[in-house]
Amino acid sequence: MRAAVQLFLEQGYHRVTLNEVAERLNITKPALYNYFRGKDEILFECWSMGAELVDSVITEINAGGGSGLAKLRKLVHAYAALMATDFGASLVRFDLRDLAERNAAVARAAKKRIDATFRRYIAGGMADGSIRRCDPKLAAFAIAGALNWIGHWYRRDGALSPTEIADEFTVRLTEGLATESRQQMTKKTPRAPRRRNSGRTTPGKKRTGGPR
Amino acid sequence: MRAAVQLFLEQGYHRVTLNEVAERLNITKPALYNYFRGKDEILFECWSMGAELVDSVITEINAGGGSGLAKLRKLVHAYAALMATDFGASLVRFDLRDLAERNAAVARAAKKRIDATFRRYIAGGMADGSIRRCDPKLAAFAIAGALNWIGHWYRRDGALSPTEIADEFTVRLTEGLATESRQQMTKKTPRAPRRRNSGRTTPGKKRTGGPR
DNA sequence: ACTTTTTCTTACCCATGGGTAACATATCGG
DNA sequence: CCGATATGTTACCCATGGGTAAGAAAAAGT
Repeated sequence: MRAAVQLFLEQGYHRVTLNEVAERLNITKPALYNYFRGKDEILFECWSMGAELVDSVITEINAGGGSGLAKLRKLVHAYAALMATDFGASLVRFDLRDLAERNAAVARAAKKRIDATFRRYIAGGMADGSIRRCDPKLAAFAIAGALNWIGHWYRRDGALSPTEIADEFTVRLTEGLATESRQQMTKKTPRAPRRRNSGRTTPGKKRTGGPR
Repeated sequence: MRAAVQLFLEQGYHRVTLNEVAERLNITKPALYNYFRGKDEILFECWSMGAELVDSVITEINAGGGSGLAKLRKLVHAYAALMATDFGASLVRFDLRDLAERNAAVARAAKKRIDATFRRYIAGGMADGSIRRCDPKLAAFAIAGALNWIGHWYRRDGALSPTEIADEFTVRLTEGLATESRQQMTKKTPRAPRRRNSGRTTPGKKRTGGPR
């Protein structure tokens, strides 16, 4: 999956052949079919990996406390950093229409959950007074849009480090929403908590979704 | 091109066959080759159409006056509205890697010009005092990202009208940057000036880029 | 050691779809 | 009215690449 996601990102799903994926692993195409039912399932598993990363971030933030604004900032920070990883970028660079309908439905649901989380934090912040009145739907779209776009322009060899991006975006995307002015915003940007891989690495799983 | 851009957007470039495009025009595939050199050139012309729309917006804003912030707001407003059109969305939904290298280079240059414009307005605003100190590069990325993302989520049959989106985004994306507080921000959002098609409609043009 | 299962290979199949050849029919300038 | 040009059509070509069949080679279980 690491080999596949790299190729998919750098060349685009449709231009990558299974032979190329196999070659990079020093095996041959049919060997791949021991692990995946088809090309589109590889794509789905890569996408899914990214989604799990986001989900674990959200779970962690939900577990902690803080105002709506604080939670939103944590989410923005972690999400921005995620967009600078392969599996994170796959979340926004892959076309869900390339998936089998069954998997596409799963992906749509995951997307919806993420979007709902942004809106919930914003609405929550408006309720607890940490965020100024605004339309949560459009505000979430604006923030998520800016974040998702990172997955399109970020280059590992570029001038900006993931941390710089995450730090700056955390400020830039929320300063317009905060009720209080902007004095201490930079004082204690919550350090991204050490990566807890949330358990599963799932090395030996296979045969993902029901009958094909 | 209208037929093609619609199909490309709704199904994705690789899933659209030239037969489908032709069928929608009540002609047959080979007839298309009277107007385009190949599938990828149709894609390029659609993309290009969107780029021209942006360029004409920029030209118009440059011609007018106003602070850096004012120009930025005009750009955000017009760009947001553009993202809700087919040719506008094609600007961010199409994969430039599907283009012939020659055309891809043109597209990359156009993208760069647009990005530079965002940065210039922001830097200009910092110089004339209308925009607070910040990193123009990252600020431009954040704003352009939020705007570009519109092209991915906007639905003609959705709850939000292009005007609502444009109005709201103009506020949301610039309120964090403004030096002055936010009182009269909503007073005179400059109405998007009547569409000046900037001349060329180029109905009979063919054979776009040099030798294939 | 031997079976059984997992992993992998070589050799194919074949639908798809971009692109072309050769030829027909409008359309138009003069 | 007629040659030239633009516009279409039918019939084909063929590279590509996902996917499968049949059977080796490793690994693992006992």
